[in-house]
Amino acid sequence: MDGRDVSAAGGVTIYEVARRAGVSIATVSRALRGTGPVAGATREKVMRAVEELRFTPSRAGVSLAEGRHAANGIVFPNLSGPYFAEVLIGYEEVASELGRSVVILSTKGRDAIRDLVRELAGRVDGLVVFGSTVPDDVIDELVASSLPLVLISHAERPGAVTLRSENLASARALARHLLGHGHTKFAFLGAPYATGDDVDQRWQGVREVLGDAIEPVLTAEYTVESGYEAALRLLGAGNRPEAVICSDDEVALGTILAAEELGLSVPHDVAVTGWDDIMAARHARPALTTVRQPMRELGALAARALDQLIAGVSLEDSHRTLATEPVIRRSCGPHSEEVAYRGKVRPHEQHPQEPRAGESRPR
Amino acid sequence: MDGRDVSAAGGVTIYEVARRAGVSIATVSRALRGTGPVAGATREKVMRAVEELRFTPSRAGVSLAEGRHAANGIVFPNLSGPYFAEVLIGYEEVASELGRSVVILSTKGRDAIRDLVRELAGRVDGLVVFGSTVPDDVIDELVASSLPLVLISHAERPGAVTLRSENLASARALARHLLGHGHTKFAFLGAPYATGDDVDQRWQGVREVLGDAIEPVLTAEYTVESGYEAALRLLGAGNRPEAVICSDDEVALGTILAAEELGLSVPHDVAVTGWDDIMAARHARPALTTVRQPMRELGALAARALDQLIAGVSLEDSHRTLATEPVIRRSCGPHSEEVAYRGKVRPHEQHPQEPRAGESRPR
DNA sequence: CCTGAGACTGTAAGCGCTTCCACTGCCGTA
DNA sequence: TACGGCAGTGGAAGCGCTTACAGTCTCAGG
Repeated sequence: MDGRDVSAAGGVTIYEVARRAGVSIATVSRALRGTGPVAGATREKVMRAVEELRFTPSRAGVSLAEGRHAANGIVFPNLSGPYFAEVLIGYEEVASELGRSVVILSTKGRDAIRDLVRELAGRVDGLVVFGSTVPDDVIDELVASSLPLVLISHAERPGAVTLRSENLASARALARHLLGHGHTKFAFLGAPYATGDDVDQRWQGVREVLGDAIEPVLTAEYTVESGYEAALRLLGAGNRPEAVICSDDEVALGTILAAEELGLSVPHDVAVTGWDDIMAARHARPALTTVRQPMRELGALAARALDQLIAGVSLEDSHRTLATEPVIRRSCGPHSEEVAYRGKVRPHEQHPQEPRAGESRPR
Repeated sequence: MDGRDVSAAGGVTIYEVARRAGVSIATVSRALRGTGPVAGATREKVMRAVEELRFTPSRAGVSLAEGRHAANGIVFPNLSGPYFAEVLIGYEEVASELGRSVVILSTKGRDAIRDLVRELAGRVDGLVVFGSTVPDDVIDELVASSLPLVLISHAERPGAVTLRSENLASARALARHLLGHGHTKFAFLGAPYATGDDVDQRWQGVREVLGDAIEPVLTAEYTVESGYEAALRLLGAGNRPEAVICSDDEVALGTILAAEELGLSVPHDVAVTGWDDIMAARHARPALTTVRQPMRELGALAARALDQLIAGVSLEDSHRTLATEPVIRRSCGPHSEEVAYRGKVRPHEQHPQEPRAGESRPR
């Protein structure tokens, strides 16, 4: 009842609780956090005061005193497609379970990325960053500040943990599957890609198997719209490919739309494949052949890895690759026994210089 | 060079900068924030020291001193479907633009919601909460603590700003459109719904027009899976409806899947409609008739409203409804001129006791 | 030459909390 | 009966920053 901040927004402090309970703030703190001994009766009094005052410790105060934020950050390019949202789901779930809040940052269309990332870095205990959402020198800076850092789908990097889904082996498997359908002329739709990111690896994988039979084609972004426009040009021109391997499902969906628009039948006139196995892939017409990747698990693992780093466990320079799984549906060509589903591709099948690579190269 | 936290994680403080620049911490602060006068030369020195030390003010310190977090929270049930993700996109974009970080919290599958929300509330300056993600008494508590609060798709509530998309009028329009197709027996697939939330309003709207010709059917959740299962039962039984109005696109997608499974043709044997116009709606077979709602705008407006509340602008008890737009595609029945697209439904057409309501009631 | 107004800058008091340290009783043991 | 040990508690020093408030100088006006 002495003025100042009585009942102001979130205004009750530990001092008021202490006064009400007739103890010192140290005791209130101990009672609440369970650190140090507190007599049963005292604890009772404190708890009652806390209840009555609806006291919640000020996060800023706690953070400052503890020297930690109990929060994690995550930086992604955007949340438009299902991919990042799914990873985020897995991430948030685990982080929350571990008692950490999640602060998000989307870089899409931002110019002051450096400042935004710094600001974010300042309010979390660790950060997850996707592929090429942040300039490399900013990453350097983060690493230099020894902020716990997990990179998803980013080239391996000393000082940071990296995590990704398998791409190379499944790309090869997908390419072989398409060869099995008898296609001979391919296009890879979905650049631009940055060295070492997922799309780059997918391209490397199919390229290894298909050699000169496949050609890369740019899209502005990884969206249905971009895929549609690029595919319209690609398929509208003469000498069109028999199969279009797309960098992700959204581009593939756009490609199917474009084919439809041009009066081409998928997969009869042109086969189309995607990547990720997003929800819409199942509902597309025809249903989309794609490569399923464990998006939520990716997020969950990132959260756990980060938690360990923050706890001081040194798994720096640890790099992990999760298994993916080709999902064969109608869009890649008529089914037959011999080209059936090939099962899960495990990371250990992934060998950059796999000797078999050249064998099945066409022509 | 005096030990303690030299080059520790994010460890450089304003004191080190001050020492390096040969000034007091007050001056460093003023130079950095632009509050108070600082001589040009001094500013230079400070900036140089800041650069060299890669100093970023400790967020906790700033928050504590300023008494604010420069962060907003948002509570949603999950991020599985495109709906919440889209709203989040709009929200994050604006919040970030306004210099506020975004802390997220998903309540899906959580039991300690109350604690999680409290914890979240403690680290932000304001909160956006979706419909029925949080128990009402927790909302009460937030309101009581006078934390700036924006509720999306929640029944109006004194002490908080609410924001939603129009449902009633568009539900009526959709129902009339379906009547125009000649359907006479309907089902509304997608309960459970809480009083005052979006689905409840949609149900009220179609019910007004269709009266006893429509029957509500429960689903466990608003997901493709749930929709599929519920639709399988609904359409598999005798006496099946001619048209199924679904609470959202995902349930509708599941319904289409179920129809296919049962050998029923959509829309010939059964018409299906959704709500939201998510990406997959366009790619479904047949393409899904639905009601488009401005999801990103919803998020953006929430962010702005919250910012105003935080700034002290009193728009308490302000309630806003955004226009929606029916999108007629193939899934609701064969097209003909007279049942064509009816244009945008503006909020002012929405009158709970609209007199026309009864007129078109069937039978 | 004196004086008042600024322009700059430093000192120090918090912001709300955690936690080290010291202090008080009490109990069991020597 | 004296004493070490320990449960229970309060005092007070920070954590890193912002911001009155109060100095110090410089300079124009009188």
